[in-house]
Amino acid sequence: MVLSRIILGLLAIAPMTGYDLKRHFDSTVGHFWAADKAQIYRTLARLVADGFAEVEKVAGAGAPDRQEHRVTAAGRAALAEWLSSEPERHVQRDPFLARVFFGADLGADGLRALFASRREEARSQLADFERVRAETAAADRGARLRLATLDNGIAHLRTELAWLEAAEGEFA
Amino acid sequence: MVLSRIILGLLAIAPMTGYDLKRHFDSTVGHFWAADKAQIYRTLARLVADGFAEVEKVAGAGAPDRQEHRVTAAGRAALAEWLSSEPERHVQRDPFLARVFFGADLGADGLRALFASRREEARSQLADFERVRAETAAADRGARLRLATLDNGIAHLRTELAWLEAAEGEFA
DNA sequence: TGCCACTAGTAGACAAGTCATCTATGAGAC
DNA sequence: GTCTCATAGATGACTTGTCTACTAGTGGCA
Repeated sequence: MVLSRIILGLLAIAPMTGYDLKRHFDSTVGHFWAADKAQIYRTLARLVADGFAEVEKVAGAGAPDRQEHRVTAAGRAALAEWLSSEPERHVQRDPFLARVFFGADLGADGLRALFASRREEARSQLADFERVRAETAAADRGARLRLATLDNGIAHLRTELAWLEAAEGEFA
Repeated sequence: MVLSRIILGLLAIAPMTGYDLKRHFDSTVGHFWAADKAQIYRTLARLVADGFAEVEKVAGAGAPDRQEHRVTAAGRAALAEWLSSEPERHVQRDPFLARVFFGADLGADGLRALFASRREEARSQLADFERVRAETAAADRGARLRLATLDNGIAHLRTELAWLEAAEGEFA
């Protein structure tokens, strides 16, 4: 559901192919909702089947044909309905914490390695967020809201890094 | 994979029934890895099929029979192997942020409601974390590590609440 | 006596997500 | 000239996760 509505929302900003969507996810929305290629294509197919999106085959000049998807009126209505519906509960699902939970079985070395890998991950994510944030213009209200979601990510990553340092000091 | 290893890890602390596991998840591990009842039972069945756990039927004195699951040696080995393997990547999947991303379509009122519901959710989660944290004794290294995962949750919730206030001030 | 909540487990359908592999084409590298 | 990379799209098999609805016993309460 959420993925299909995100895709609908992105298509409402601009018509796109599955391939475009994948790139878009990886560079922006993917920070809080990743999407697999296979799933994007399947979801697009279902959106079309449900009448929420239309396809337009654009003959590629040499390159493979593009299938541009655009939202229909019904799609916009579905998006609006979802946006105003009760938000889904956010379920944390963090494999790193799952490992820390059993960290005692891991020994000091294992924990150190675990913390180190997470720290690297968080650092590179933080750099990525900050780069994207710097590149994004606060043109209108929509863009400022999207910037806010990036700020949220940045705040959480900083928190995470601070916690990691404290935890490493204590346990590794 | 992660769920099955978490279950293995919990069973390694103490033998349990599926029902016990469900309660355990909801009150502790569930903060960073929720589990559905149906899934717990299925995963337990697979662990048994794979030889990683054993079942012992305990005739309930009046009450329904319990199926106590305990880890086998192979299970402990599988757990150790998982713990020392490359950690899974942490994929954020936050429906709230997905909604904020399209917040411009939502209007100020919709955004206000969205932020308010998240704030309530975060507040009650924070209270829950702090309660559990206060109730948990820092008996040994394992317990201190589990406390650390709670501290991580608390830190993130505080960050979230601060961000929410800032974002609400700006947009709603 | 009937109803409800709790404990304990099971079944089935379905939605969502992952992983690997496949077909094409064009551009540029070697 | 072949090879790799990026573009564009798709499928099959599989695992995970969610939702609903059961069976069945115990104890409390009104």
